[in-house]
Amino acid sequence: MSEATIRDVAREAQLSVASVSRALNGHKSVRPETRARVIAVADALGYVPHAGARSLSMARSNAIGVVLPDLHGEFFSEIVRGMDREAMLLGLQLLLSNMHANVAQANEGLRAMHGRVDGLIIMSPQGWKATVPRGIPAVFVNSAEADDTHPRLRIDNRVGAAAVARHFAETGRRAVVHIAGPDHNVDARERREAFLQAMAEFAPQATVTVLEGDFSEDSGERAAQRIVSEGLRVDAIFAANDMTAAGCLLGLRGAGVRVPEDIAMAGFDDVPLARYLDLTTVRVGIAEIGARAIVRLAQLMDGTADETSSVEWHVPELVVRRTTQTF
Amino acid sequence: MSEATIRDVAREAQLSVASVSRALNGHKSVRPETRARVIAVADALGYVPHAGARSLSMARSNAIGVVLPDLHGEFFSEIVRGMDREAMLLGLQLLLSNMHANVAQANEGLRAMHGRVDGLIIMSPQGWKATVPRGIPAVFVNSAEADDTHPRLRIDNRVGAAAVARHFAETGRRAVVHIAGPDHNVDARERREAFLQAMAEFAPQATVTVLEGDFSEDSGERAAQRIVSEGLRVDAIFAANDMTAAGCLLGLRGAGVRVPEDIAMAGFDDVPLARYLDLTTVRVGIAEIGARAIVRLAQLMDGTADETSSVEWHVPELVVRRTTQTF
DNA sequence: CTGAAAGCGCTTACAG
DNA sequence: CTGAAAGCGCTTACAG
Repeated sequence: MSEATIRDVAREAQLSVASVSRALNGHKSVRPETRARVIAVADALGYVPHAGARSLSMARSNAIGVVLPDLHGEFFSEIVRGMDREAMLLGLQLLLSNMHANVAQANEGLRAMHGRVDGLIIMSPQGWKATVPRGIPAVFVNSAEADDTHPRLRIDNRVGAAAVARHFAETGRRAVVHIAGPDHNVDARERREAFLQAMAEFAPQATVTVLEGDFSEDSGERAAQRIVSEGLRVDAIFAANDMTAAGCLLGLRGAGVRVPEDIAMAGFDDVPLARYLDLTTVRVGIAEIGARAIVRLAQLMDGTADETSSVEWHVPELVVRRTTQTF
Repeated sequence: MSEATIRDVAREAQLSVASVSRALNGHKSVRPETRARVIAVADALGYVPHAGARSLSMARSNAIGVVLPDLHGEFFSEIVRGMDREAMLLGLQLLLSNMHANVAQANEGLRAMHGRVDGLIIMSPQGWKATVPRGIPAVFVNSAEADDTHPRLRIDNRVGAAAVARHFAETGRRAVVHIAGPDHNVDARERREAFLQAMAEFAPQATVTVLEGDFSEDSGERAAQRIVSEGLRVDAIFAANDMTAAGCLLGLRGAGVRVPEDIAMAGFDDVPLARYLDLTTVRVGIAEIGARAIVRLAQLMDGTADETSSVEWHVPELVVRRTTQTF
């Protein structure tokens, strides 16, 4: 016994499929008793409308596609949470396609979305030029490329990184290390550049060493090992994101280095974990950005968008916690 | 200029839509040069097949629907990560519908999935009886109800909770508090029951007090406040999950209580955060369970499932870390 | 208020 | 190797 279709309901209720459709969709033109009969039959048959067929004929799916890169744990859940909450409010479903390690995979995901979503949210900090099917509303999050045809949401990494630099300068840190993120990532590049520039401005006498990293916890641990084994003189570390900072913290403490007594540590993002680590960081409203992306997209979809190709900047702010405390 | 359809490609390539379809789908019956022409035209027009129409006519969407309750951060990202990885391997897309606070919302989500997914993964630890559209393969994760028609994946909470009890008993803890999870949640109930039972068995002379909680960080903090303000004599706390343990840890430390020197603390789940907190906990392979759910569902969908209504138990194991250390 | 018919964008036997 | 036609499960003008 497979799934009942609208035809089965129509036959059973002695009506045309057109009437069944209207009854089920609450059209005013249906006589109440007819509607009641239809609903009764539908329930009896366990009829559930075929959402796919429905959206094909209505040219509207009430779903939106989200294409994400391979995101680290907490950032991922936070942004999805923000989108989710907003999407639910708007009666929209989320079709997720994440873990894309390269542009081919991402485009693959994009193609699979075509015809099953009304709009797209694309996050591609890696600098991919994602191929958006023409005619589909789309919003980009944190993408590098200038794109005049789609709205974008961006984190103002420069402001955040500069705030860390200023904080280090003001607390007298002079031997500073930056653990960078992956070079192909815009956020990582901007954080590094702005940090170096701001350090030069706020603390010209300080030295800044850049160690490579890739946003992962592991790369933070590796950086810690290097610092310890090479006996680098360091009194402050700015990691490109919180996960890297967390890994580095673990590594340093494992080696007996005290934070913040010996070395200060700051991260970026303010993922939930940061609070537990009492980690000084730059707060990015991750969930909020997700929510905003949905709102912007919804406006685009129903044509109420004010402007279509603007960049919306999200300005983060420094959160000072124990890991950069001075005594 | 809206989206090109297969008809546009056919016209441009001077072929029937049937041939275009075959060419694009790699049927062997198409002459190479014809195929080449079709592909060239498709590219030129920026043609992207309409996945919705495709799945309607093929009765196959290559997507699977995931219905989740309102999950706390890390658990959510971990389980989705596990599903995601496996789904990508199998060429399946994930359609997510989460944040369901009640059964009506969940059923709503379920209906919206019908006809756009080939199968369903449903997580309903709240004891809802979710209405699965008939004829759709489905796998339940962590659901309470006995269901003879669908496979289920379950965490063996009893084993985990008993392991904590034994550990407390062996380390001489005698004044024990359990911060419970929400009562309507199976996992929470099983953990509480098994813990109480095991404590009675392993440490008959110990006292066990149950404080209420709801799996949230906040409820952990509240429990800590009660313990401190009421001056409860406590030497060990078992929280129903890691987030609660984390909140409690924060609360206790804020009040100057030392963990583990004054009070030992254990959680459940082993979310990534636990490692950073050096929290003793019960490791549930969250991502692995997600992956297994996909695998089971895929077997169901292609008919290679060995058994269709069995329960697969995932046995967690105790991870002893610093928060239950003795001196 | 209700029904017959066309159409949404594809795929796939069935002929040729 | 290719095309005309039917069909996937709905919705919606268009008549009546």
